[in-house]
Amino acid sequence: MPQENSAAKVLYHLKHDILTGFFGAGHKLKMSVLKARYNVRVNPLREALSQLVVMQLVQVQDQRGYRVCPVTRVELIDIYHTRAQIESLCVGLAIQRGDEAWEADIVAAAYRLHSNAGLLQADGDLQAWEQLHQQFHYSIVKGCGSEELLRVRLDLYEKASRYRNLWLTHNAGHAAFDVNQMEHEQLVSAVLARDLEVAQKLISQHILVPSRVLQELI
Amino acid sequence: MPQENSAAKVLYHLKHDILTGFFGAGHKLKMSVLKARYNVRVNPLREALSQLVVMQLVQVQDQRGYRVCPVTRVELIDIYHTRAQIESLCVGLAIQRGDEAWEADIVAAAYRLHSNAGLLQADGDLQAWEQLHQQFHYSIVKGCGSEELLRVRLDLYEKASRYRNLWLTHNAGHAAFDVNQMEHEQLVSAVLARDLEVAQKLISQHILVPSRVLQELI
DNA sequence: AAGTATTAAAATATCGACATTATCTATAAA
DNA sequence: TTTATAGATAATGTCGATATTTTAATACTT
Repeated sequence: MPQENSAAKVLYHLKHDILTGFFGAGHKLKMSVLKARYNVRVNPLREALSQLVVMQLVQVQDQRGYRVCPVTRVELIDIYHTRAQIESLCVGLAIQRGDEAWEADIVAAAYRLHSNAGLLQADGDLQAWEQLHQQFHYSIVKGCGSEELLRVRLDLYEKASRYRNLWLTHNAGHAAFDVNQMEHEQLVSAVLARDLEVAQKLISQHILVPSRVLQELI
Repeated sequence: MPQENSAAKVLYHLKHDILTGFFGAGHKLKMSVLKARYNVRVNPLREALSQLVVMQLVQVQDQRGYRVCPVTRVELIDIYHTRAQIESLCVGLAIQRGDEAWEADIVAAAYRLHSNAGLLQADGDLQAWEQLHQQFHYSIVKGCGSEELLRVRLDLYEKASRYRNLWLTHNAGHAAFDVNQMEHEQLVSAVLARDLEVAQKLISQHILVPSRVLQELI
């Protein structure tokens, strides 16, 4: 992190704290607490919070400060369905446009993900696995060639983080991950075979299955 | 506007000033100028600017302040193509899910738009027309029933505003609008007939045609 | 005892000021 | 004439302080 201003640093840490649940849904974000935690004064804090409001991770009420956005079953369903649509769009375009380097990246990312399946054990580093998982899916969609679409996708991915973390911890060490792993292999096959229809069906299901499990948990 | 804080007020006006081109692409946003224009001090200003950074309308450079994001041909093409995809998605879902009230709203919005075609004359109020135009298209897509998808759509619509305004002024009083109007009638027919394939093709073209014209202007 | 009014405490939003950093201008050197 | 340097000017980012508003605690009334 080279010379960034305080607001940027706070944004990074506070966002992390919200996405990982340190500040849970609905939690009141008091200036006094945040000042102490991030060791900054009130103005950089307000800048970071303002940005999180735009990202829809934080709500603001005039004269009543900020609080973490609540999580709801309705939002969960909406986000995951929308992600399924958008990811499907990305995959479709990537299959049409991807070149050989794109294919090679996918194979490499799939290999890394597969090699580190051990992270999924009950005592494993789930966040480390999720990072590899995300890199694998990104290797596929980045072939779509649209910065705008990829940004929309990233925004939704981040917005889904709080829900996804529930799923990760709930499934740690369980068989649900085996199915998940199998879906990845199928997806790679369909994508490399440029089978648009199958690939889109697979990626859509891959996203929607966890959302069904999550609906039970909220 | 009921009791909002200063940052919210500044955000509203500054965003408007950027989208309408008062502060053009690449323009340096000096604190001294902004303070005078919006009659606020520096801190609420910085909060508003921080939010515009997240919206990708403003860039920030550490210790060098803020400037309006540049407009580029690459971004123009990307935004319009992405909008075509997203809008097509919305229209598809709306056709599957829309009810009778949805149909009625579309007919009403189409009527209002058609009735006010006079706004498109060389000396007409193009922004007023654009508002009716946008309301018409929104009446269709809101049937998709997904807040998340509609938000993605809105973000892209706003990001396209600076380009769209170029198109509007360029075409004022010209025949291009006649074609545009005809496309609306065709779209309404296809949507009400629940003809998914035709409706998606039409909306996609409706968005992409202006982008081709715009590429000549940038 | 329940609800309302009053007061005290805490939190928020904004300000004016200042230290730091960047930009501009004028001058000197190549 | 161009390039480099130094000083002056201006802009940015952060702070501490304060007015205002909300929240909590307490007392009062019915």
